[in-house]
Amino acid sequence: MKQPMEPSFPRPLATVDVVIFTVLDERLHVLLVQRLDDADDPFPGMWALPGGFVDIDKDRDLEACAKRKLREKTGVTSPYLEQLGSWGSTKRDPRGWAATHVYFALIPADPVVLEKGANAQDVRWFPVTGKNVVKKLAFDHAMILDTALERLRNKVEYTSLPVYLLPDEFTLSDLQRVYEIVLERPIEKSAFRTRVLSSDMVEAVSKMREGANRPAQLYRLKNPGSLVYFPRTFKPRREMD
Amino acid sequence: MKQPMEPSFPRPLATVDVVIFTVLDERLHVLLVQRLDDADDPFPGMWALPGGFVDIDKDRDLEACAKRKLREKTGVTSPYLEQLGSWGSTKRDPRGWAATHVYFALIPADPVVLEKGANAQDVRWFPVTGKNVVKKLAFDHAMILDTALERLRNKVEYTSLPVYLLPDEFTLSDLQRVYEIVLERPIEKSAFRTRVLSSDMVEAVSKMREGANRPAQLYRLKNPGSLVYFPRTFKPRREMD
DNA sequence: CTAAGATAGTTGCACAATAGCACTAAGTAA
DNA sequence: TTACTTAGTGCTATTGTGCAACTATCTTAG
Repeated sequence: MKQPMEPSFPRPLATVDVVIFTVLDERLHVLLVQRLDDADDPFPGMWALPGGFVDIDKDRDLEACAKRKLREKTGVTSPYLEQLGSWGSTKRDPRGWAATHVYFALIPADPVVLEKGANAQDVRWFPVTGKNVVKKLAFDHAMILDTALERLRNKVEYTSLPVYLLPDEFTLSDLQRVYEIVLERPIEKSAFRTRVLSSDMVEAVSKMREGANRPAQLYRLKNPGSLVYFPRTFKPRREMD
Repeated sequence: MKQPMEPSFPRPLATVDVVIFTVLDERLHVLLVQRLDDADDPFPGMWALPGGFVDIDKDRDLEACAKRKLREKTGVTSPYLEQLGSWGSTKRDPRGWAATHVYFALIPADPVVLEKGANAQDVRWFPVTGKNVVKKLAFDHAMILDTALERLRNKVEYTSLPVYLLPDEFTLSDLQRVYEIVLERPIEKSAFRTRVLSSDMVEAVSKMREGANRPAQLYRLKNPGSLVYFPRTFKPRREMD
């Protein structure tokens, strides 16, 4: 009943996919690529999460593989990157037993220029509202995207995650707006400011943001790359499930 | 610079490992197996997390594979099972590029009889205190176990996770004790009871637990298998990192 | 020069939830 | 009946929040 420990045992396919989020035009967007029409790959012409096979020559480890795929599509080299999970089964890929390691990334919209690369027909940002994005995605990517959205929205309730959707320097109003965009509900200004400032996650920059109205204080992250956990969610009476 | 989409692309090894926790003698324990001495497998004689190659004939999906491995060692068929993450790199297995999908399971200590199976020399519960368990584990399992412990302790702060370390029926004192064992610190009784009861996660059973002292009310889970998220951690001023 | 409009940021109060600690309740055993 | 042990409750100070009004600082129109 036991399996042999030989490495020659038949191996599943191994891929890495990345769910890349950004905020564009006051809305959350996710990056999708359109698969080639004429290839004899599965799901031709359909939209999918960016990703592909692990390259055992090029990729030191899974995270490096995810970073490479992100860089190839967006040029971004230092995103917020976190593992979302892995999905493997005999049915999710018509070519056979396949397992994908999924990461999710947050990047600021600013400097991004999309590149479709050789394997894709098109690359595009898709707005995300409520639950659905595109009805049908290749493989089980629609389900994976749902899971990523759930994780994002859930984690935003009690962490500093959304800073990674903004450029290095930002105002507290900017930050609050991103929280509201992701959570799709307004947040109390006073409570928000108290929480963010008392969490010690940001420090003031000497500059102020110019504009048509009163200039706002600019802040930046104290520990770039790290996550701050708030002691509670924004709306205590709301279920966190 | 792009990878070919052919499924014949060289594939990494794919394994599944399970971090199995239980409470024994008022202490948290983890299940480890000792690898065969005489095999020409890597890390002979060393202790490791239970796991092994994905069997593309036997295992419908990754979770089924994890459940199978848990069942083979402990006989337990309905544990709390959650994905911990995946680790893959060119260095973690001397046989080549290997990726492991790791799950973590919580089971009640009661009915468990360990079975070492054909691939192991020994199976045993190891107490977990502070950080380290056994100095050296096979592969990168020591690091994986650390991550599992961190996740467990972190999640216990604000969820109902520890119920899955208890039998179906338990008292609130039992439950509090498990929290204290995992977190390695005392918890305020009154606050604890209020939180658990107001979260609506348990329902009273008509029986009472007999004993030398005042009998305690027995409770059971309202929605077995589910997790309840509390609105905040047990100690608000403590960092959750 | 002044007033209007907009965004930034603060203050005060009522309310809800919890930590901390002391207290009561219900059993056993001498 | 008293001592002991574990189960369970009550009270209060503190803390964070929702809410809403208030002040501050800029630009632009007239």
